[in-house]
Amino acid sequence: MVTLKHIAEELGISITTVSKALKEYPDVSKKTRKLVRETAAMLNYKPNTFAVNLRTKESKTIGLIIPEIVHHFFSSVVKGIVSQAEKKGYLVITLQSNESYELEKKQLNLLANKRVDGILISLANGTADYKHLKEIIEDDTPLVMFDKIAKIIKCSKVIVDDRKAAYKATQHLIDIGCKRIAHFRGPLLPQNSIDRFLGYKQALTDNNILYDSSLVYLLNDMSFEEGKLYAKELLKNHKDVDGIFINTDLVAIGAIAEFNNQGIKVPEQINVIGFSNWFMASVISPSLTTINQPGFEMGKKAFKLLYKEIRYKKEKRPFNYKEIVLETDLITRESTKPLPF
Amino acid sequence: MVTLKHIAEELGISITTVSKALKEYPDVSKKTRKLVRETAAMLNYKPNTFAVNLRTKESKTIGLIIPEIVHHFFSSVVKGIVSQAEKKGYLVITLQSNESYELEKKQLNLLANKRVDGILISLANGTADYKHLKEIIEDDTPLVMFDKIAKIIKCSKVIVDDRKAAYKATQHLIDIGCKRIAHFRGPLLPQNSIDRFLGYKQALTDNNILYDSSLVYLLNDMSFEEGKLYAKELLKNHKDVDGIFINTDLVAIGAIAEFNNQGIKVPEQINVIGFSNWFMASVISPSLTTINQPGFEMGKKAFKLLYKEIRYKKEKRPFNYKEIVLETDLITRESTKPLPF
DNA sequence: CTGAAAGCGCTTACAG
DNA sequence: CTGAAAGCGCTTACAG
Repeated sequence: MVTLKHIAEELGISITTVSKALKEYPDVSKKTRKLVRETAAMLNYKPNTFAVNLRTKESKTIGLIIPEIVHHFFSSVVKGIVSQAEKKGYLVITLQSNESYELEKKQLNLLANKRVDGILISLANGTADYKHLKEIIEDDTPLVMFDKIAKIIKCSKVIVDDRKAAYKATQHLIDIGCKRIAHFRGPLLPQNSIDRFLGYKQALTDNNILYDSSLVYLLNDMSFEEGKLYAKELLKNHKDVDGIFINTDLVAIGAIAEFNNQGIKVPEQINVIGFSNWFMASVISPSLTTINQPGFEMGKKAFKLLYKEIRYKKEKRPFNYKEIVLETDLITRESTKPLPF
Repeated sequence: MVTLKHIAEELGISITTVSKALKEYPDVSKKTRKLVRETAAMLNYKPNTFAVNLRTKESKTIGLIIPEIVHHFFSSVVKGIVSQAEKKGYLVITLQSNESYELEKKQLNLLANKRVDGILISLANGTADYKHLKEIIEDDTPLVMFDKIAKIIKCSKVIVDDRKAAYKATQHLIDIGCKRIAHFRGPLLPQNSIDRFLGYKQALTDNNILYDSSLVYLLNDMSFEEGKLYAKELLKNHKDVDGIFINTDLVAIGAIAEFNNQGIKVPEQINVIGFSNWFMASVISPSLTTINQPGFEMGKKAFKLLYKEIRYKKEKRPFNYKEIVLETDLITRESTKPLPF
């Protein structure tokens, strides 16, 4: 491997001058700069990043922890992060927590040991304790949370207003005439599922619809299978339900599959609205009305915040955490339709 | 940040001994080792990876280039790679080429400059020239290709037998009684689409069905929209087609959407088989018969090959490239059904 | 405009 | 069993 030393020897000048020339320092003569540049190109010189990292104490690499890679929303976020990072010359190391608190701690540790310049994280459902996050922040490593966040942790965040979005979804069901509205919610832990539930409840209250807790089903792993399972359950106990707001598209797609199986007509007999706008939602039959969650944009914004924090801390400028709330849209498709008055 | 020096000073011993003690060298007394270990834990010592990298000339980091992150097959591969890498203490930097040759070159360069220990790559459709890959190999950086490969490049590979799999898919259509079988193929470039086309053609020939080139449609971006578009085209020109083998699930799902739109019954009027087994294929209606392509396993295997190459090269042991061909399965679903003789 | 020197924080061959 | 010293390949403050 070619080093600065090789170039210096080749030209009979010092390593110092070569280094400065390559960085276009103005205190090196134009002539020398040109000569060095050409020799470096000729020898196919590539700076040794390991040495650069050690000297500059930066690696131009950030870490990313997501609960699950094979997931349309998260892969969109990853894409947003990677594309934005690239623009600023950063590379991204991706790890997944598999929705496990223990794994999340482990991965965070790996990244801290690796000394990445900053970390982006979306929490696992299993994460209730935030000590590991606090440690990172106290270590002064820039940390930005997105989507699944811990409200009480002080750091920058990028989220959607889940409560408002869920309200919007539920209001849509009410607007088209639904009276008995069920809700499949996520587990007790991630802030998301709490907020979406609260949005659902609030919409009912604001429209003078009695909240009936027996219409709220608490799911665990939020899978396609669970969607089928709870749809079956719902049909068994609550034949009168005319609308359902489901926490996430995958589960909604499972529920619709079960409704289809049992010959229950969507939307005629039951209106279904999901959450997230997975690509899949647009191609199933009936296509799924849902709330669009801008994953790609969330990734971009999250990286931008992180980048800013990295720059500011590096330059020891005062820095304030920021919380960005992205807009969500209602995407109306075939699975909801105004009821005959 | 705590360094070896801090620990050494704390204990009044040399940096050398601390370093060796932490690595459990047997030539350090048990007592000293214990003392050092405890002090390191107490001070929350973390080895500076930048320095370690510089010394050992390894970063325990590999690079991964895929054409597209938001893609069920590739995200499964990523998951397989990341999970396997983790087991061996490696981290993964992911980049995407967006199916562009230029971008692919750039990303490969970024990774080379970063001095990752090895690189995993699935080629962009646009890649026809392999100079960038050869350079990496000549640089002695371990490189493993998977899924979309260049046959003539000498390196380890993990693939499926696309030709055989396509043959299997086409044979299935023939077995259920199809006589006029169309094919939506991918662009001319990636080896995949050539092989799948050849498998299709071979199956026809072996079953004494005349190959009709007008039944083969060459698509470009392999999107849902293109599936709809070419399905429309097919219906316009070839009403007699009773079966179609489509290069990839997403396109097949688009085609089915178009058939549904136009009231063409799948499978009664036309049998459809896809390729890849995206999760989506199982939830659409009718669900899609397809060829399962084991993404997760491919990722795991690809990393294992890369890891082995890294180890062998590091130890300067002789090393032979290996090509692993993974099995594919026919997944029969609703979109194909035996024709009434 | 150029260069000698220190130092980033490790690892390891070598001496004792 | 312990440690002084060299070196990985850069960057940069400082001197001239």
